[in-house]
Amino acid sequence: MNSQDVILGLLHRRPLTGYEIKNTFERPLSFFFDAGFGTIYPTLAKLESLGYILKESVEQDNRPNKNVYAITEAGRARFKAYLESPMEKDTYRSDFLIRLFFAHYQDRETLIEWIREEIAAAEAEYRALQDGMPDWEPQMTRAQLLCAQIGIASSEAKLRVLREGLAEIERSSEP
Amino acid sequence: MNSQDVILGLLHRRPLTGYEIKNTFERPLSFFFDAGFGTIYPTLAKLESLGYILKESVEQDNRPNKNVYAITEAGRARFKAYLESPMEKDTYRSDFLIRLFFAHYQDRETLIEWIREEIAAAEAEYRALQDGMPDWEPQMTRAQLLCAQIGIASSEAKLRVLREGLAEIERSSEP
DNA sequence: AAGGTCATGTAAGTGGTTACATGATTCT
DNA sequence: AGAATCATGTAACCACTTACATGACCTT
Repeated sequence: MNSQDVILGLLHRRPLTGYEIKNTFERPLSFFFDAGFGTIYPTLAKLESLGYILKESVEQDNRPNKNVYAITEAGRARFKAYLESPMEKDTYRSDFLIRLFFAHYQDRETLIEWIREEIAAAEAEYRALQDGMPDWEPQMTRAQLLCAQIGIASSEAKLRVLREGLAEIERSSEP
Repeated sequence: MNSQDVILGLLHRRPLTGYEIKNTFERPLSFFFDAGFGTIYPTLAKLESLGYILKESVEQDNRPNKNVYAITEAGRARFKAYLESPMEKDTYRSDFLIRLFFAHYQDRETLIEWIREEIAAAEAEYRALQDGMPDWEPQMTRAQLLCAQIGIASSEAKLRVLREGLAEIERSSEP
């Protein structure tokens, strides 16, 4: 799974510009995949050179011209091949957890700050997901709903453990 | 946060060979960070060239010679600088969630198979964490315990949602 | 006047994966 | 006899990030 596959998936529904693809990544897809312009534009160029998508230049008034990309039959086949390939295992990369792992080389205050920061980040994500749900839900498939529910449930679980852990650390060895 | 930082963190406790570092990544650290030999050896070479670690060749009987790497003062300073740098936000990369997002381009049987696979993977991880805990717990710091608890709680939450979702999908549109 | 939106791209670099290459010893 | 353990490394490649470069229009 890589940006090529995901972009091909997005173009399945309708032709899009690089800029629109970037916006699609904002919400709610961004919770489990993201890409910047520095990835999107080179990837579109590559997909075009491979014959998976076709570029159409569209002139606009009062706006910069845009390149709209549409998926080809070869592109659909490529995407299907991805869906049929063996599933890759999930990876969770967390600077926070690595810091926790080595926290005994730092002072207690820093540890507490890290946990507070992580709680704030998890709360923000949790709220963004919950607040967005009413907007997205009507147009989401059942499987997409599952995606969102997994995100929400994981955030909840993480927050619960983090809050308990923080309370315990704050209680202990305090004057 | 990258392999350099993590390896420097591991060498804080005692000098290690590349092979030992790889083993350390197995359990329990591997749940939130992993690296293969193709990353470890070049990283060790780089860290040495930067003066953060020192190599000592040790001859062994009946075994290949090994290179034991010890952290230097500059290495400790480097690691401290990492711990004091701004915390990076977590990234969760999931082929499974991407597939769920595009599941409507596949048939129902495949969707069910994906979910079953993901449940099996999450169960395996959950069990590995739970089974390992009694062994690791005595030598773990409180912060490391928190790491493990977050992993366990997230797996639980994910499993719960996945099982409910699977049941619902199996119920619906079934003969 | 400042900041946001629409719009596209390149260049250089980082960081990591995969496959290859070797080989003795010990356990089952 | 075969698999696992101990042990180290390189080369080619891939994917992605960051910074740079440009510029008009619209909203506050």
